[in-house]
Amino acid sequence: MEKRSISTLGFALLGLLARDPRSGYDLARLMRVPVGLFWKAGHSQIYPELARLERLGLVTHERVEQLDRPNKKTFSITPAGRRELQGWLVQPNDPPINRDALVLKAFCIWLADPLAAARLFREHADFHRAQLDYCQQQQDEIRRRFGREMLRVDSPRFADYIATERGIGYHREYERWCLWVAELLERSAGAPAEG
Amino acid sequence: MEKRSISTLGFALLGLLARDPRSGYDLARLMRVPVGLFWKAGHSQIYPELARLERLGLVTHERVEQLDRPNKKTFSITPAGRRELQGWLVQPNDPPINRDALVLKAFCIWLADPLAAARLFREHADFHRAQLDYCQQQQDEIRRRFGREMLRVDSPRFADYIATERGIGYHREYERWCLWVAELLERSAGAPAEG
DNA sequence: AGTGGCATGTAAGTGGTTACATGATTGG
DNA sequence: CCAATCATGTAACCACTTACATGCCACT
Repeated sequence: MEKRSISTLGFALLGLLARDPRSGYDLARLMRVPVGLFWKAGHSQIYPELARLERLGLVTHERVEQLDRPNKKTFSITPAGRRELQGWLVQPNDPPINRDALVLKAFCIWLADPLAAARLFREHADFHRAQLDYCQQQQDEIRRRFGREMLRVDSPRFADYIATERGIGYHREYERWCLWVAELLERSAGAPAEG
Repeated sequence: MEKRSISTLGFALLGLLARDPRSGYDLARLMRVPVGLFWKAGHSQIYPELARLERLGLVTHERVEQLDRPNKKTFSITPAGRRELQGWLVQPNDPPINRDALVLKAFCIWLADPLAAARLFREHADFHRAQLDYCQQQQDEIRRRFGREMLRVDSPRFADYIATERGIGYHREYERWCLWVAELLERSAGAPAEG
């Protein structure tokens, strides 16, 4: 007897297929970017999950012959799949668990060499700045190409818009914190001994 | 042959034991709160990990007889453990993976009923507001009790200070986004049809 | 006698990562 | 001929969650 419940990854795939039919390979690419910004998965997780969704009747596939490239399977969401997804969307989430190794390091930073630690935080600041720029650029692109559609809450563009906005806010705040920590560490290294 | 590499949870435990010797039970409590804000673990993960750290010579324990409560083992970090931890602290992190079900839902929100979705986002706003208040309160307490120590980068209070600051920034930004999304959804439900 | 906190562990299952495995086709 | 991209899968391993299991002690 097949288990009825669907994993979060399953819903992620349904969410992508609700926009367009896709091959497993395409889905894997999309799960790296842009979906990877909030839910990552590799192809070794995706192919089995697609098979499971198909057994549950939530997606179907058809074989597509290609001349210029290897043949592929194109998956589509079924009406049942769409219903499942819509139900999940308005279901309350259980409290999110954060696992952030950098904050854990921050919690132990009193044991580290301040300047080496500052370097680490500056590296992370750079990373989040880059992510921030990417999100900003994506959002600008959406605004430029779909300015009208973007504000219709029943359009995928609206969903893209608010998701990129979260990315912008998240990485901007994270970068701010990293730089703030780095400065405290560096200032203290500059003026070490006191009273 | 015992594997040499230490899991992030292992470092979290070393980080706590570097502050004070603790029992597994105490560590489990601390891993719920306050460490749970950035790295959660249950006792079923902690006890085996402590045993592993001990086999690696990074912690030791002594049996403590108690009259008023069940006996316990008190774990302490060893010099080797402290060295491992200090080395890890300044090691570059691999890019953090974010898994956030709410942002995933946001990415699919165009399929959902706007008002039901708005409710979900307001619930999350409440959650992050509560977390924000908690972090703020913890930081105020640190400032009040350890205002001097808090600014010394080699003090655990400094680590507490910057970790709570991250919590404040994170949850403040998350709350802001949730409320912003909820408003967009509600406004659109108020004025649905357009040209 | 029962509840709740202290205290320590193991077992089973799930979700996710890394590595293994194969093969077509295009372009340099 | 080689590397890169397209394309699809399996296997082994690891981290984490949930459930199982036991027992002491204090308070009501």
